[in-house]
Amino acid sequence: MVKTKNTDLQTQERIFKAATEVFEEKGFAAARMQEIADRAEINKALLHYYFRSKELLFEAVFQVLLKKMFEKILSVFMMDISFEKKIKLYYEEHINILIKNPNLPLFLLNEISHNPELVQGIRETLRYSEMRDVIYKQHSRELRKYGIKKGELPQLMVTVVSMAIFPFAARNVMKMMMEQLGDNKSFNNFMQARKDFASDFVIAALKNRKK
Amino acid sequence: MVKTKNTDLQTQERIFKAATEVFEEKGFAAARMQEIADRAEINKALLHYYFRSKELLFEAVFQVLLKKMFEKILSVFMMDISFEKKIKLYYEEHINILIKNPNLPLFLLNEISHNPELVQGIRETLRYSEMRDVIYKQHSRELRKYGIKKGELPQLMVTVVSMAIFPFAARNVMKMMMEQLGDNKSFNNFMQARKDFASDFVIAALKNRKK
DNA sequence: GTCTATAGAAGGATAGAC
DNA sequence: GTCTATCCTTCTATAGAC
Repeated sequence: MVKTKNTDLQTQERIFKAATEVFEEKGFAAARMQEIADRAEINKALLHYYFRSKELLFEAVFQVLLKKMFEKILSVFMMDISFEKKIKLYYEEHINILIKNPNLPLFLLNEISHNPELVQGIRETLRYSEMRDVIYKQHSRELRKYGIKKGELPQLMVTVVSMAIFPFAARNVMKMMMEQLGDNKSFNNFMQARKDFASDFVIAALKNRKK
Repeated sequence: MVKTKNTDLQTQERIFKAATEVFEEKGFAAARMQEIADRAEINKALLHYYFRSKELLFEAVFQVLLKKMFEKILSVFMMDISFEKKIKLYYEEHINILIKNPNLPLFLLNEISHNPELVQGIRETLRYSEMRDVIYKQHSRELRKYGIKKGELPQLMVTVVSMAIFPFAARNVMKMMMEQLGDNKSFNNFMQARKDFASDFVIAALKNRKK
């Protein structure tokens, strides 16, 4: 029985992990192959041995990070539970993920904006129009009650997700504006509190809209 | 009387304008001096003649863009009008600015995150703690009525500004998710509609909060 | 002030030994 | 599979003519 050398996977995994960190922190353009090699504790040549080029290494990393961002959102919004429960569950789950991956939002927003080619992989991962239809079908009664017309659903969706995502994208700006958020622990506390603040805020707004 | 050569200012201005465009679109790391020179219709050497280095050119551009982003926000939030009016006015004014400068949010979020040195200029431009105090003093009655405790003010502020800023930072992601937003005109319509949606949403949420 | 030409550094990629 | 050495391109920056 042929046994895969332990070192094979270990090395490739170490490279991938290092690359993920560096790309996430610096973005594609500012990331350096040398830094990735240093963090993986191997030399530059090995990066090319395993991934051929910076572009290819990046694309591998990007796909994984894209999934990490969207898979959970999608699965929550597709669930068959009340809209109110869905909102609560979304903030709980997504904020937890983002606390573990605080650079994810800014990284993805940027790379997608600057590199339209990456679009292909996205369309497969997130079928928004499908999600939108499911949501509108599942919750047509509730949304009508809240006075949300079909055309306004994008406005609502963007609002909901921005309340979770934006603080992470802006966290360095926030940190320098509010002394209280200086360290990571304070910021994480802020985001923990935000789970309830955001759900309550959204639910309150919906229950009190002008129709 | 010594007359400043017309060409002096014209060239410097053309460089500055070109640099603004390129830095805003690509970010510092991916921006190329050659591209700036091409857009300004001069050659690379002149860039260095006027601004010495890429870093210095960038910093000049950055300071202007930072002001463009925050000056209006600050002036609106410092005004002596009711909280409700302030919210409406903020969305009206800031969304107008951002429609004219759609790349501003992502550019600033990024560069500030990646380059902590830029912080200095920011602290002068936006004195958040001052603004927060003014807001809490001016609106203590209203905020109490809405059940917003002093500690929750950051949660509210981040929510308010994110509703205007986030869609611009995420607009390429949104464009590829929703076919309706494909072109700029549709996106701008979305943001025009968002002025009312956002103010109504925030006001409704505040008036209906659990205390 | 503006240009051409080129220096000099950095970074991605590959050859070849082990 | 992994390393050292090196190539080659790209990019910032400067020298020097006009």
